[in-house]
Amino acid sequence: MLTIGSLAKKTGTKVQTIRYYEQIKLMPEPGRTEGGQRRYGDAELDRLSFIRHSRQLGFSLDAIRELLDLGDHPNRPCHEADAIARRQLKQVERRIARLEALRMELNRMVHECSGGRTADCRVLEVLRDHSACLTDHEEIEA
Amino acid sequence: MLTIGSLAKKTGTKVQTIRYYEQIKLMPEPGRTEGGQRRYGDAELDRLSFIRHSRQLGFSLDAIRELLDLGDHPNRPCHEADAIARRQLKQVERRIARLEALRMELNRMVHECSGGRTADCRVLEVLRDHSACLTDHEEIEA
DNA sequence: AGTTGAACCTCTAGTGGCTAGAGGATGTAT
DNA sequence: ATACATCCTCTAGCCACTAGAGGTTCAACT
Repeated sequence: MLTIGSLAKKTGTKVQTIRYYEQIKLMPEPGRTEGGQRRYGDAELDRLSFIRHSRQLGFSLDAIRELLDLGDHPNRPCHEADAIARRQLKQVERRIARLEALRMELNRMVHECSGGRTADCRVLEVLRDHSACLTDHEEIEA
Repeated sequence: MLTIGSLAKKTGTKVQTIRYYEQIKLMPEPGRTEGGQRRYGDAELDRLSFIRHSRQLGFSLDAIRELLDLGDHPNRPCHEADAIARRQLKQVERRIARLEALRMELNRMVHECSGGRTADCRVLEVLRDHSACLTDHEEIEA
């Protein structure tokens, strides 16, 4: 039986985060001691590890909820889990593409700066005038 | 003189966002009509464009505040603006590196899925077991 | 001058995914 | 019995907005 603190340590989660996951019903309500402290077993450890790892791979808590549901039905076909992962992959790829464009723009900006007065600063100039940019970078989201 | 709506349209900002920027003192309090409606001039248009463009390049509102301050002192040396931009570039590069690792992991996951039952789903298996991963991907932040 | 209706106003609350802190109770080791 | 680390609940805060309620103003048209 694990206290919330040792569960936190084992999974690399903060204590408050575990309580937060319980509050939003991503983690089940665990057993309690007579004094009211939470005690966890292996099932909870596995579930939290799954959640943490999914978070590290960038899945949203909603997506994780779906994935956990799917894991509870071992006989259903797995294309749903597959679809969620593919969706996540697409999103990651979109973000990378967008950040690459930003990287180029920032790089150019920084290298064109000659280090004079702010009045002539290339960095500020580019920020002032979008048309000095090579790429579009419309949406924010990154 | 521009209404808040036309300023919004010209800069690609939402009306509420402009009011929010005013509230956090990123935008100045504009003049008002007798009836109390906001009216904007060219200075505000320029300032908001600068803000929007900086946001598109991923700068935080705090960084933008600094950049705006710097722009107001044309005779100061520009290495501060330069440093802010370099910081931003570094952050973008870190995010790209992290997302690249995620991309590889997700790609592997998705391609190893054979489309059977969820019990044998490679996607769920990888999520369950971090040691099946090639990379570390410790922090979340992405 | 009166009427319509789009755009404006303020204020409050919600989003995601936590994080921090107050103020007090419990559990364990000595 | 005592110390004190860890636990408890509850509230509020973070970033950068976004949405909606409920009411007012502006500009155009008749």
